[in-house]
Amino acid sequence: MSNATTTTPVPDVPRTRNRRGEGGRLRDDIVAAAAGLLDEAGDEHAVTLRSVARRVGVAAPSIYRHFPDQPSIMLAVVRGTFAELEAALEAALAGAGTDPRNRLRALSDAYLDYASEHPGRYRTMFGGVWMPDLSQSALTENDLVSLGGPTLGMLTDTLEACVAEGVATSTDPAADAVALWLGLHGLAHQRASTVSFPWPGDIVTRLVSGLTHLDPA
Amino acid sequence: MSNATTTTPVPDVPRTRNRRGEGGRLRDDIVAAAAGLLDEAGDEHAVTLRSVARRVGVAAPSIYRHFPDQPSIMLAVVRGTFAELEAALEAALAGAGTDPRNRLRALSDAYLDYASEHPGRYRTMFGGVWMPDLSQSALTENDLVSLGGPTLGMLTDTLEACVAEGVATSTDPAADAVALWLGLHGLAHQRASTVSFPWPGDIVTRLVSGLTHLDPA
DNA sequence: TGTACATCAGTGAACGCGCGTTCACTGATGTAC
DNA sequence: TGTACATCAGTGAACGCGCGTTCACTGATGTAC
Repeated sequence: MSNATTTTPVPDVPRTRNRRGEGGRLRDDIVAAAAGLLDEAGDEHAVTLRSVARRVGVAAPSIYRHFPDQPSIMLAVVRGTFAELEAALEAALAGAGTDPRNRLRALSDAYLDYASEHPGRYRTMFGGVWMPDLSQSALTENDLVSLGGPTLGMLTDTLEACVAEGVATSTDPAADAVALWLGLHGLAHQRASTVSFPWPGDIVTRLVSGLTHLDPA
Repeated sequence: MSNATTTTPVPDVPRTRNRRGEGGRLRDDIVAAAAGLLDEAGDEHAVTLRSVARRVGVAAPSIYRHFPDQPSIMLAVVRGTFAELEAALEAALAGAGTDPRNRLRALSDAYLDYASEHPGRYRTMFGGVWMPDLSQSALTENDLVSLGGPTLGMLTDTLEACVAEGVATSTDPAADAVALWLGLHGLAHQRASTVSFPWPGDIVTRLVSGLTHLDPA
């Protein structure tokens, strides 16, 4: 009994190899395994090339068929997580009806929900520690900023709609959307880092209405 | 020339041993070295027991005279950094005159300044990754929350002064102080993680006045 | 004032571990003739 | 329809490294008598 891998919920079953032409599936499995490790451990140094390989059920060198090195795995996870967050926000907007005040609130709630459902990945997306040397990486600083672009865009659009319908008095929706995002990020990040804190019950309302000059409902 | 320690700005000079009874000095040097590594690397996994020992100029096992294990070093750094931040905020208030609006702004600026001067330590204080297993540690979740207590207290007091003098219309200064802290934290953290981002120039004003219902000056 | 001794601050060598990465390989599967 | 072969997906063993931690130690310094 000496092969105990301390704590891995998934039983590390050896997988059946992919058929010819379908080798690319392993790539997706690798990214999913890394994301899973991050969500469970909440700590990116639990995500090593070898721990990912173990979880996928594959020998460590097999990773190199799909990623040039270990930081590239994290990079793929981060890109995927940004896409997933974006999809969650779009889904929330799609189900939020037409009242712009509701839509803004639904967007904010969806953002916070996504962060609390995936605290490890949320911290990693914005924590920056996973970043390889920017000089060596194909990812520029601009790319990093623009990964969050769609999220900010949705906030801006929704806030503009509030202004257009006269329920918010923001005179610069783009700037106020940035401010709102900062407030949401502060809350999301702190919740993802500290389990308990005596938040005021209406903290989200406070952030949203204060930062966007929303009229009381 | 094979003893190259990749990148250590401090030349790792062997130190002269402390005199008898002054062994406690090494403890302070260890914490300072760990803080220095964190500030320079910006990344807590650069702070290992051995890298700290190298930087202090001491053999690795010497650390154990002062800390039971490696996470305890990080814990000491975090405690010290909270104290340093608190002192910086108090100094800012002391030099800010009596106008409560100025005092609130000075406090906010000092907070943001401290974070941008020590991005690595700031991220570590609030990032939570340094935390040892909470079950094994002497530090409880409550301790962690209360480390930030004085900061929040200063924000609350200063905001209450604004309300008392009629320059802010907050009806719940304690809750709004939390909201303001979240906004400041969101900005501080994001600045500590991403080098450049096209922030609106008046982002701090936007956060402070929006979240505290401050009257325009 | 001199000396034996306890204490203190710190050391050097060694350990086992998990890591990222390399190398030459294996064996199944689709394809060309 | 059968077979040789190229390609593809993945492996097993090994490497050197830095890490945290342990152990028995050394040598300077203060203290008791």
